[in-house]
Formats: sequence, C-alpha cells, structure tokens
Amino acid sequence: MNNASPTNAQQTSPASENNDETPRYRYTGRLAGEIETRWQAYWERRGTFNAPNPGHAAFDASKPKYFCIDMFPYPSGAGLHVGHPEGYTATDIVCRFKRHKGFNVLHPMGFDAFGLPAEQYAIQTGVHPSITTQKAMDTFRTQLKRFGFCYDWSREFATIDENYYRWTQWIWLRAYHAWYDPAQDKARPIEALIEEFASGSRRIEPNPDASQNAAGGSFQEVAVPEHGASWEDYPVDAQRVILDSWRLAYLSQQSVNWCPKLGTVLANEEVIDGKSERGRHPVYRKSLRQWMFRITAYAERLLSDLENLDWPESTRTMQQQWIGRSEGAHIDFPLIDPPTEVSLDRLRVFTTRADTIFGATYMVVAPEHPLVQQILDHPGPETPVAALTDYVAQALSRSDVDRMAESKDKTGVFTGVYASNAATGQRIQIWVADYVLMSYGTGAIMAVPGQDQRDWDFAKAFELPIVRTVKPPADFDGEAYLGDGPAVNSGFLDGLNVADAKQKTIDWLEQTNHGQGTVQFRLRDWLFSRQRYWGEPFPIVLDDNGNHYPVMESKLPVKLPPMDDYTPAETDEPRPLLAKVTDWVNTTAGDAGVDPALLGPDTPVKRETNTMPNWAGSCWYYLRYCDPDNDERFTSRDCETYWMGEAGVDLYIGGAEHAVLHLLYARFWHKILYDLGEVSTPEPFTRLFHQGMITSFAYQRSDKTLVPMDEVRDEGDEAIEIATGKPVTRIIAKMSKSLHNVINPDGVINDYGADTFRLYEMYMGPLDATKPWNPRDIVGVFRFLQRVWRLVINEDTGELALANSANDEVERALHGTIAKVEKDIERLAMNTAIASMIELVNTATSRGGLTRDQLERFVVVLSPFAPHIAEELWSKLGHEPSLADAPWPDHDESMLVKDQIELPVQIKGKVRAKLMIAADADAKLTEQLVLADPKVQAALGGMTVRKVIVVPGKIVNIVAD
RNA sequence: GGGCCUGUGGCGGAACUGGUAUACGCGGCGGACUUAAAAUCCGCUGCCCCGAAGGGGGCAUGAGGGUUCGAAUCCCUCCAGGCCCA
Repeated sequence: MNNASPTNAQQTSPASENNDETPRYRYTGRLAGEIETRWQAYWERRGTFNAPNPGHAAFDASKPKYFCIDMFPYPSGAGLHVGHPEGYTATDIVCRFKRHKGFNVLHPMGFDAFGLPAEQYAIQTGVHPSITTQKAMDTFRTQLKRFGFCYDWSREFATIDENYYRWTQWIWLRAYHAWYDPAQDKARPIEALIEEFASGSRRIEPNPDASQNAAGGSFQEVAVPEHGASWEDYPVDAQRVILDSWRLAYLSQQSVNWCPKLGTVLANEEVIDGKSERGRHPVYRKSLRQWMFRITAYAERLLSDLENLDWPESTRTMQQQWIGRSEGAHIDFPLIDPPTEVSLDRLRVFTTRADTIFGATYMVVAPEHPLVQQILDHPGPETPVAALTDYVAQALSRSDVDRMAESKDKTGVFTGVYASNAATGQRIQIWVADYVLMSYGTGAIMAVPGQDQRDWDFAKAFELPIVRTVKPPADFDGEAYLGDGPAVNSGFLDGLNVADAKQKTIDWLEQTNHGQGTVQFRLRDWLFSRQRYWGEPFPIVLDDNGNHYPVMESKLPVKLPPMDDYTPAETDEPRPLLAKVTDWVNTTAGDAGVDPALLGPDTPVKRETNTMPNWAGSCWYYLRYCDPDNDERFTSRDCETYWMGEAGVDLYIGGAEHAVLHLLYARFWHKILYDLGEVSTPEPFTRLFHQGMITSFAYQRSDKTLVPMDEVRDEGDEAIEIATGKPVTRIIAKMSKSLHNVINPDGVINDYGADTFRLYEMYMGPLDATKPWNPRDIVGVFRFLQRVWRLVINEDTGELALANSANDEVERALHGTIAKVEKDIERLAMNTAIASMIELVNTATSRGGLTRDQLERFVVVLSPFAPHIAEELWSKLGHEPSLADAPWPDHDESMLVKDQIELPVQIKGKVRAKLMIAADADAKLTEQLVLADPKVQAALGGMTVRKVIVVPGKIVNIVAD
C-alpha cells in the first residue's frame, strides 16, 4: 500500500541487492538499513542527544543554548505520511549543525493527543481513546526513530498525561484568578483588583468591555448598592458578578457556534464558511453558557508584538487581519418613542466612517440583537410582529452558510421603531437584517447607502432614502461611492476630505456626548469549552445556584473519569458527555478540592462537565519541554530561564495551517504567564518557519473527475485507467485518502535507507515551497551517498581507501562547500547545501579522491543531512566518540578567492567575449585589457565605443554604435 | 469582491544586493567496461537556424509594455495557479 507510487522501487532499483557480483561492501539499501539501525541504537544507548538541564552534572554552562522544536504531531491511527518528516528533517539538520557549532541544543518531541479525531475514531472502533491514542503514539514513535532524528526522547510527553494536563489546568486557573488591568496594560492577580476596589482606588463596576468583546454575551444583572458604597457593602453575589466580569477565564452566556454533528460548540477560528473546520459539518448559532478566554484584552499587544518576530510575512499578515484593528467611532442614536419598558433608549453603532453620519438614512440591527427581542416583547404600533418573528426565527435557525449564500439578495424586516439621526435629528427607520452580524462591532449599524454598497443594495431593495455625503468625481458612474472627496449634504463637515471629516465628527460626537472615537477589533473572546469527552476537564465545580468555585492548585489534576459510552447524542440541545458520569459529577466541595474558606467541605457540588478544546495542550508544551518531569512547577524557573533565554524558542517549524489558531492561542497563553511573572520572555517563538506541503501525483479523466492512484496503470508515456482502459492525465494533487495517493515513508526507507529519505525530502526544493513527491528522483540522492561511500571505501573489503596527497582543486572546493553549507543551513536552504556537497563529491571523484584529513572535515559537513553514513565513516576513520559532538570544520576565506576569473564582456548588452583576467584587477586595468582583447576588437568591428561600464570582477559592458 | 504569494528546459529546481540565465538532480542520447544485461565510469543534452566540421547566428525566465549600459530580479497592465479574508 505504501508503494502506491508508480515507479517506486522496482526490482532494478540501484538500492536493491542484485546478484552475487554485487560487491560485499557496496552502499545498498540493505547496508544503509544495517548501518542506520546500529547507529540509532548507539545514540539511544549513549543518550547522545539527551540535553542536560542547568544544575545537572553534565551541564556545560559555558555553551550558548539553542532551543528548536517541531510542531508536535497529532498521532492519527494512519501513522506518518511523508509530509511529517519534512519539517522534522529540517530541524534535525539545524540542531545537529548547532551541536557541531558548540551549542547546548534542546530538541524534544511529544504528542498532541487530546481532541476530536481520536474520540471519533474511538467511537467508530469501540475502543477507548486512551488505548487507540496510546497505540497511535507508539506507531509514530517507532516510525520517527527510524529517521535518526536527534530528539531528546527522555523529554517526551503527551498532552493527555496526567502530570502534563495537571499543569494545563493550573495555567487555566492562573487565568481564572487574573484580570487585565488597562492602566498597567497587563494581567494581574484578581486579589489586586479586590484590593483596589476595597481601597477605593478603583471605581467599583463590572468590566465595561466584558459584554462587548464577548461577541454579544451578557452577564447576569445584579442589584448593586448606590454609588459610593464600599466594597464590603456589596452583597457577596454582587461582588461575585463584578469580579467574574473581570476574569481572564470567565463564564458567559454566549451566542456560540453549535455543531450538532460533532456534538460540540466550536471557536470562531474553527468555523470556516459556516462549516466546521474538521469534517465540514454545518454550524448553527446557539445561546449557551460557556467558558471564555478574554483574549481581546491582549488584542493590541498580540498585534504590535508581531513586528519584532522573525516570522513568515504571510503569517504575520494573517494574524494582523484576524485581530483586525480598525479605528472608528461608537455613535449613539436616540430611539424615538421607544416601546414601553424597553430598557434601551438609544442604539449604539460602530462605524469606521463617522464622517458619513449625515447620510445615515436608516439603521439595521442583527437578528440576534437584544433590541429585537425587546421590541417583540413590547411591539410598537407599526411593528409587523408576525413577519418580524418569522424573520428572526428563520435567520437564527439558518446556518451561516445559508445566510451568506443569499448575501446578494438583501432581506430584512422593518421593526416599527424609529431612531433619531444623531447629527441631523431626522427620524429614521430601524430594520432587522441578517447582513449585519452580531459578532462584529455592536451588532447594529447606521446605514449609509451613499457610501456603502451593501447599504445601497438594501436601500434600493426596500426603497429607503439615499443621500450622498461624499462628492464623487465627475466621471463616477457607480452606485455607492467609497473613495475620497469633499463632504456634501453634511452641515458643518461640508468641504472637508474624508480623513478630516472623520476627525471633526469624532470631536463633535465627544463634545455633544453622542459618542466617541474608539478602536474596534475583529478578534472575539475565545470560546474555550467543548462538550466532548477527550479533553482536559476544567478544575471547577458549581453549587446549586450555578456559582462556580475553583479547585485548589494542590488538588490538581482533576482527572478525566473513565467512561464506557462516549458516543454523543446528536441533539439540538448541547449536553456535555461528562454529564453522563453522574458519580463523578456529583460530589462535595471537600472531595473536589475546593478551598474550605470558599465553600464548606460538605456542600454538595457538581463538577464542570465541559472539557477544554484540543488547542489547550499545545498552548504551552514548549515550556514543559524545558523541564518535563517537574512535579513542583509547570517548569522550573532555572530551566525556563536558560532554555527560553532572551529569545524564547529559537526556531519553530510547522505547517502554515496553524498560522492563526495555534500560534495565536499559544502567544496569548504565553503573555498571560509573562504578565504573571511565570515566564521570562514576552513572546514564545522568535523564529517561525512553515514547511511547504508535499503533494502527490493523481490521475484525472477527461471530464476532470479524479481517479484513485491504484486504479491506474502508468505506462511511462501515458496512464490508463484500469477499469475503462481509457487514458487519464497525470496531475499534481494534495495527498488524500480518497485518491489513495498518500505516501508512507516506510517503503522508501526500506528500499534506500533513512539517510536517502532525508536527503531526498530536503533536495526536492525550497523548504517552504509546495513540491510534488516524485519517486523517480529519489535515486539521485541515493547515488550521491553511494558515490560518497565509494569515494572512500573499498567496496570489496569495506576498508578505507583514501588519497595520499591533497589535490589543490579539491581542497578549495571543500572550503567552498563548508562555507556554503554553513550559510545555507542558517537560512534553511537545504536543497542548495546538498547541491554543493554533490558538486564537491563529483570534483573529488574525478580528481583522485579525498585525503583522510579532507574526509574528516567533509564527514562533519555531511552529518547533519545523512547522519548515519557520516557516523559510519567517522568510526571507520578510527574515531571513538560520536560524530555528533565533533566540532564544525573551519574554512579559510582566502581559499574561496580565485586568482583568475573568467570575465564576460558584453557589447550592447550581449555577451560577445570572455577573457581570463586577474580577479583583483581594478576598473581601469580591466577596461584596458578588455579593449585590447582581439576577440572584443573583432566583435566591435568598426563601431565607435561610446561608453564602457566596468563592474570589476563581475562584468564589462561596452556601449558602441 | 479585497489582500498576499507563485509562474524559469521534458521534470524537480539554481541564480548573491540589477551584472555570464538554466547550478545540482531526474529523465534522455552517445561512449567505455561486459559474451550480454544490470551496476559503475566518461561525454553530450533550453529552443531554432547556418556549416562537412571547428565554429557562428538568432530567440528564450507566463503574455505585453516601461525604467536601465545591463532585468528572472525593479515598475505598470493582463493571464494562469495557490493561500488568506469576505
């Protein structure tokens, strides 16, 4: 199955044993396998790659540190495919190189093992996720070890380990016990907030940002004492509600993304085009009480700190756009004759175009907006109650896909309520329409059809008035005009350009108390609870009134209880799976580990039955690597300070699919820990790199439908679909189960060895590019390793066969290769580094080989890429300790400079002659020599030389006519 | 619809900061070795044209334009593919 590749490893492959004539010590796939397993066992036995921590006897404090990780894998039952080792090989090369360069290298590996796929797989097979996950991890580990990666396996852990998720829960509690202080612009312990309330230095009030950033969430209303009352005067319940509104981890009634098929709610980031990111199931809006993370408090810092990171530009842009900072204004529009008992007397909107306020001819609220329900409860005389009820119900029940699919045809219903335009005082209608989203801004807009195309379409559809407030250019023939221009029909703004008009409007809003300038983020607070089984439980219990109490840190972990039946009921009413484990759920405060000072030990409580999303474990695993066995702390301060150092993780390689989700969440957790003094750097990952996708061949019928790979016969020139006998076209496609074109690395390793596999993946092209897996090309790098071997080993005896004296050309080439490989590894250009080594070996092969001294240097240069063959040659040279600790060879810059160079001479931009010239000839001398050259003279013919451009050492261009 | 990225031989790709386009590998062709094949080693291999040959000329980095002594590289327009956001 793994050899689904068409031309892979047929009997005639150079890697296979041939016949009796094959020299005994030829570098074949079998010999490679023998060498590789032997050295892998050696490294493991010696603990060669185990990094001692500060304080350990073997720790060498004089060396600089290098902390480099891969995005740890989610262990699926299918095992590794060839995409996994691509990034892993790259980090392995960098880490081995850094060891040669004298760094203490921390390069660990682990598993991200909680989450939906494991649970779904378990449901299918009926086997408990802990068993299937454990098995998948064993498969992964075995496969990974076969590549010879220099991981410190002693540090391995999985996010499902109890003494790992204990600390995941601990970090969550730290956030629960913290609030964001806007004055200090950092998170602080909740005790500090209580102190400020108690001392009177902070006005006692719920967090004003709370409901706004929680995507329409709301907090329980409580009766609070008159202003001026002291904190102690507040009833405990009121204190609780106020404090809860400030917590970084908080419980809130939310309009959430509910996915019945998956049986859980999802974060905004996990919903794409109204469907679940995993499985592409429909997602609906639903109001639920859920645990949230106040990531919005960090929006500004998450945005501005991106600037200093050595990250791919595309990823930084994506995070910027996801955070979505926009400057604008909040404007309050007073309601006219609001329906009785409507508690709102004004409607707040957010706009980035405050300057267009004079053109706001109607307003629109989202179907989920609280005003809508209030109007339905207390309709006005003009309210079309039935139509409005229907419209809202329809909008709410439809998934976002449907709502978006119809976005061209605007729908909406008039609420029967009017507002007064804050600037003109005109009476304008308030409509409900689903093109306004509750999750952005305030869930309400002032509609300015003159300057917004969606508003224009809506106004046309429902015959609402249109007023232009920016004068379009004379030749403008569009509808809404979005460009710049002088304000018109805008009272005191007339004549101003857009930017000035915005500022003046905001000044006016603030002076007249109609609103204020504000910064709005697209980022919403992070929905952090799931209704599934296979995740970290929350260290929280609830009393009969629904009040929550934390489990004490000393009582962690709150263990995930065993369960027999974890199949979700596919219902409209979300119910966490853990609710079924009643004897676990129902407990007492004392047994659950709640601080007796908060709640009497005998008080009956229910455990929180939601679990954390699978992003939780990956938010901080890099920190645990620093000190994975610590029982006292999530990681010791000494280890954290040393390994994270100034720059955090020095190199982090993983897929671009995590550009927003994982990488944003991890930065957020890291910043909380940083604010609370638990870690020493403001950012976790200094340098980030995304390896490209490895695609695979697939076959396409003439009607563009795809044919699974194993239903096709490849006949070299053309491919035939076996079932029909018709020719199909070979195309490049993503590897997928349905196309049967997923390549498993085991086949290649069996045929050629791991060193060849590593070289092939690195030689395919630039690390960040999408590249097709082409089995035909593998033999190229295999032959390279064979040539290396043959260059220095007698294939009949297995003995070293080295040159006695150094060839000068080979020596120079070696210096060049050392310099090139070093530079290329730093910039992760493994493909050109390998090309350079190939050139060296080709040169050496045709120039009498390498001397012992040359081989000793070359083998170190080769070792990051092909560590097994390099170790084998190193030991054949008689060296005892592992090559992994050998120093990187120096190169002499003067050896790279040539005395004579071939200088191209262009005449009118075309190369007409080349002449050998001293490399250090200056411009004047070069010009003389060039013009005197007979070939140049001949090429010039009778032309007059107008100008000679000399770039010394590079090129000469003669302008003549 | 908006934003970002990519486009180089038959294929994967190389090219520093604007300075000999096509390194290196695959594939192909030819030769040596061999009874023969495989393997190995050596040579050739962007396309077109002229020449018996040595050699010479023209055209090529998705298409078209521009800047420059000189453009794969910088600028503009367009086409195709990919990713992100709507």
